[in-house]
Amino acid sequence: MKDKHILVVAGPTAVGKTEYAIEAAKAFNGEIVSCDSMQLYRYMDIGSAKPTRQERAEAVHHLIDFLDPREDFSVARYQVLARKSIDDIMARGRLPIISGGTGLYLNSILYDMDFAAAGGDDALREELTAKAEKEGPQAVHDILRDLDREAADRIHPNNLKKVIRAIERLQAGEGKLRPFDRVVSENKAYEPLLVCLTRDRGELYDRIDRRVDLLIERGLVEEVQSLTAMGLTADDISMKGIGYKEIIEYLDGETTLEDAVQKIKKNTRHYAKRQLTWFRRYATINMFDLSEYLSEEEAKRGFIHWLEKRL
RNA sequence: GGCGACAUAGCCAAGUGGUAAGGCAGAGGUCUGCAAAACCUUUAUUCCCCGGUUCAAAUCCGGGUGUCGCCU
Repeated sequence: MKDKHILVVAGPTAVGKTEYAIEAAKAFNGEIVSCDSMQLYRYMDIGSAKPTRQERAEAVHHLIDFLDPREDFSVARYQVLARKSIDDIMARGRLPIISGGTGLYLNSILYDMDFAAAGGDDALREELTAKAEKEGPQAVHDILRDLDREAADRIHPNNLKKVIRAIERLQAGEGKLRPFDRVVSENKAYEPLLVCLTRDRGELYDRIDRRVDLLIERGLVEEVQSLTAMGLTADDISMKGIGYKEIIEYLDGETTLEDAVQKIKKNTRHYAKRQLTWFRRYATINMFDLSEYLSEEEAKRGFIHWLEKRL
């Protein structure tokens, strides 16, 4: 094993990342660094499909279950924490295994993304959001156009969040904004082996449906109830997670439980699709199709064997 | 059996003589501080079938088939 090697086990939600990452950790003396924007919150065990206590006993997990859901979080903080975890693991001579489905977080590990420059400006965000509501998103986009013509061409006017963030950065004095591939370079501190677990689309969607039913059985509604009892609302970032926002709607009496469940399934399918799109972009990614195996046991053996040849 | 209504994409659906809206689902994509977020693109050579009228029919007429409703 080379000293800068890290293994990345990416893939869409419900594909089985947790299990396969654990297998890899056991086979290659590894520790898992979660790359998931929801599993880092405490008290959100069911909806985020966090590894169970047993699973966590099988391999060391980092960046899971440590953050209060009332706290705000972003990639900027994730980057610092993740790199620290990875460096620690490497220093101990073990293999860091990044496992998760949050593409942007993964980028913050793989690329030299610099989040130091312009932080968030709540006042500006509110002001521009209000302006968009009154005058339409185009009005805000026009502001961006005056500041940086090329950036404005790249960002769709309807994508208000991105338009505002661009303005935020420009007003903080960042100069012209460059497209991602022209500013960011690979993080040379690591030599990543990128794997994206996939399955046949229909099979993946079936797994999603079954998992959502299972989350409900395990008590997702009660979990959300206890979170709202803690004071969490739909406005908290942590409650924007799939499964949480829909159950909050149900608890508020806006939908039936059945509709909420259908919506969770649908949103999860959409999410899985977006994740696949994201991971396909990596030039060096290896798609590993679990559907090609006749059983999960065989797939696991195949996966480990495949890794053995490359690690 | 009689009367009536309806039949448009996988689903919901607009269009009532001028060359097939829209939504959902599906598919593809974007992404440098909320990312399980936010956003974009795309999907009917044809309107149940057959015939007729017309320069022109998803639209009008006749027949057939199917579905639903009411009546007996």
